[in-house]
Amino acid sequence: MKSLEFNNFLTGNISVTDEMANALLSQCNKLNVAKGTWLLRQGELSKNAYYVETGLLRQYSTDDKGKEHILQFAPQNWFISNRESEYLNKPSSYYIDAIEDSTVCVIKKDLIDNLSAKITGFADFNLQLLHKHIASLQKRITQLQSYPAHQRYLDFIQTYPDVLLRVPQTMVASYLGITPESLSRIRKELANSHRTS
Amino acid sequence: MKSLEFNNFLTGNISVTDEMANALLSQCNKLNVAKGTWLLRQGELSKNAYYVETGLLRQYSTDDKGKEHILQFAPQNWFISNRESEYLNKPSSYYIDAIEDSTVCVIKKDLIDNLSAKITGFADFNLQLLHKHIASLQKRITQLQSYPAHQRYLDFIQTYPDVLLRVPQTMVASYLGITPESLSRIRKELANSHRTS
DNA sequence: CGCCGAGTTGAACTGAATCAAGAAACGTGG
DNA sequence: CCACGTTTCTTGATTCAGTTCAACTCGGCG
Repeated sequence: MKSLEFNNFLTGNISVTDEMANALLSQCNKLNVAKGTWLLRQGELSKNAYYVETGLLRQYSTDDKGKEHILQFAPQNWFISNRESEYLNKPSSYYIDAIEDSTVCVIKKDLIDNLSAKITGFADFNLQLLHKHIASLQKRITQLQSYPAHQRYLDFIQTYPDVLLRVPQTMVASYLGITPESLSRIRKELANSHRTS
Repeated sequence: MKSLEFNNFLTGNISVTDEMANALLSQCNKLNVAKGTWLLRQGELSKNAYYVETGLLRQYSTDDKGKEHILQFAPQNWFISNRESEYLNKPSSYYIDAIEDSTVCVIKKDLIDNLSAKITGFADFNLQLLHKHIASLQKRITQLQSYPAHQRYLDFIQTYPDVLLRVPQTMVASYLGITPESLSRIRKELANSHRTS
């Protein structure tokens, strides 16, 4: 049951038993997060990770000119946290807030340590999450380096079709590293070429 | 001794004892890697991580048009591996090869597991490495999203002054996500503005 | 000496940003 | 249920950063 949900995380195939999933979800506090409220602000120290039960969160930074740049979306069954801040005790470079009204599980660092010590395989599960996380970040870097905006947009549609429908285009543009105007034109262009082909 | 070297990894402050460092470095095989030879190719399954004792390696991918895009440089005292391939058993999307003649420690997955079980704090050390890795990848994404090439270049100089001097400019450009020509112009521009100020 | 790869420079081009103005879509209160 | 303001999306004109392609320079090395 619970394990099924975990399997959705980051497009699948992390091995987790019901025991692990239940242990994690039963021993953390639920929290309701209204749309627009922050779980973490730039400059703060992060003390928790979050598992999204319902809703949609995001992690983003702001540049010199105050422009927002989205690092990650976190829909249902995803984890979101600033591990740099949480594990290396650095002030966070990122904000985490809710795009929709959401409910999350608050996962304290201790809890991970405890479960890792108690439940066989839990430490491994945690490691797999981290590896998967690294893989997805690497993919993102490679795409930003290698491909123009319209290709990154096409990949986004493939990879996160659900997110696409739930967030304003401005945020998709921010995630892709382009302006809303550019995204609008890219969409127009794609629609045209689709019509004529 | 050994711990000092580890402390250099990823600009510092990972806590590791001599016991951990010695255990790791004494129980893995040394390997000499001549300039230009691959430790991992696109499509292969990665079975090891590598710790660079001397020399300089890189991890890169190629795009549609055969252009290379460098994900990471690994000079002395750095780790380099494709964790996605190693831990999630996926064919690697990246190449790893030596930019200079190098010597590396071959770190098998089992070894990490063994040491984690045997040595107190080793699992934690490994986790810290992963968190640090994630932090550096996130920084990279944010920079690619947020800042123009000349700012990314300035940051590169600050962060990796040693690497800058040891690799051809083409590779720096590839790391930054721009063409060699563009980097050449950026450098010229910076030199000029420095002269006139 | 002549070659070769790395770096530079120039000119034309292109993808994306910017600035500004409208057009839709949406939620809220009357 | 309509009227309102607000936010989101689109469109246009212009500018700019970075690419492309081609020619050229320079330093190392056989």
